[in-house]
Amino acid sequence: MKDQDAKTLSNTQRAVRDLRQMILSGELAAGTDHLESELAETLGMSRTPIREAALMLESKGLLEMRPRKGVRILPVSSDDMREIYDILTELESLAAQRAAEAGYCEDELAVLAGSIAKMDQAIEAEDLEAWAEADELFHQELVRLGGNKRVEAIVAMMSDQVRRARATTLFIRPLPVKSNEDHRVVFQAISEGRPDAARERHREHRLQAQAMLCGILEKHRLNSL
Amino acid sequence: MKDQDAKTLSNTQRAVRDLRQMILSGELAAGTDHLESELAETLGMSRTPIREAALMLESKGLLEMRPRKGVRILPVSSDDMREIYDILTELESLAAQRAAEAGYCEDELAVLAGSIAKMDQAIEAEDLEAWAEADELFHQELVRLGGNKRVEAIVAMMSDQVRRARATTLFIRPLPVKSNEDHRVVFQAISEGRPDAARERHREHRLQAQAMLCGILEKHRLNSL
DNA sequence: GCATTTATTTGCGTATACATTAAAGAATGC
DNA sequence: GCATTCTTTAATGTATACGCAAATAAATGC
Repeated sequence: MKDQDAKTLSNTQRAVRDLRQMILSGELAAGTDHLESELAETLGMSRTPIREAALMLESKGLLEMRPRKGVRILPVSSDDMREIYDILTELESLAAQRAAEAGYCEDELAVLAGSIAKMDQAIEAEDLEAWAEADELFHQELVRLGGNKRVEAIVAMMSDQVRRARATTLFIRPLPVKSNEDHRVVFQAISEGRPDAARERHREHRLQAQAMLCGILEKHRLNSL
Repeated sequence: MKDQDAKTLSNTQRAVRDLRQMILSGELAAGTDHLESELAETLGMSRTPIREAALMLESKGLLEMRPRKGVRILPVSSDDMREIYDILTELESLAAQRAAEAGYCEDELAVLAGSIAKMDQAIEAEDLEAWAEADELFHQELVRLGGNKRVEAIVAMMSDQVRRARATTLFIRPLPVKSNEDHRVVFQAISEGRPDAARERHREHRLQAQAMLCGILEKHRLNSL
């Protein structure tokens, strides 16, 4: 672990990983500013790798570098959420379609099936954190099965941008029972090789998630997560 | 011009701009490797801004930084082209739909209309370069009208990745007469506020472009543009 | 007192230096 | 002659230094 950390990874890569983690966990709160030198000290390295990491995270939409004002952790508004979910809807639906077209066999779909099982258990136990984790796995695996690396990268990027918001909304939203039902139907369509069904059902699934989430954000006036 | 260059832009920004241009123009050919120090000398600056620029271009998919091997200009294969066009198809269709929903008035659609006119003229004159330029403007403006900044950024990124390939295929492919017809239909649908029609027609338009381009690439064994 | 100008500070952009380490080349043993 | 080890080279990753410009504080004029 520490080996991997110190040996194979460059400081720049560690900085990317650690800063990302700190942003997703909220340790670096949305909307806050941080000097390059502060971050450098925090992570125990010089400004150079910090700058390089910040540049990368900037192009991933997690922060913004503003001369003299420091690195700003970007907040996510409900408008941002709409933009992001629009993209997730389109690209994940495509992935679902492609996955269905690919004609995967049962054990190639094992991870996807597993994630659904985990979500069911989590709902049973009313463990929202576990559900969220399994949900994330489902979407990630779905996109992987879609077989388009660029889609995978874009979806991962968009997911990062909303992860903070999910932590907040998770406990406000209704129990995601309907969501699980959707996942099952999408899975069925994929395993039976029905591309149109997979695509359409997943699309509806995402549109509903978007409406629900944006609804909550606006209702609670949560405008910079 | 030179003012903008020297005064307001940082060396890093200039490096991003210039390297991008050199890649798109083919001055830095696909598949070639370049040392950071060479690039630094070429652009008349130190390695620091070059590295920062390279990092940014790496996350835009134009190059890859490989330790000890230098900066590699990424080639685009026909598989890459498929991935990219799949994404362009989904996101631009969404943009077309949203543009139609937005109910833009005539002069908000002037640029779009203008680009179509330019394409018609270009076809008339059989000026493929001019056509390509106008085509690019059409797609860019369409996405802008879609009103999703993230979609705009992603589409721009994907467009950059295929631009090199277009220069090659432009003179192999048939005269894009059908393409112009498509643009007109999409425009009509947008200006008349028919989202579904705009979306579907644009989708078909892109699917055909994809089939045509990938077909050409495979037929001519052009596999690293 | 308030506005305007002048110091001062401070953070960034960038050049530069250097240690590290992978790759290439030379030398050795068989 | 071929494989293997040792040298050497060279490119990167990172620390550091420094000039410059922007933001802040101080000082001056009114």
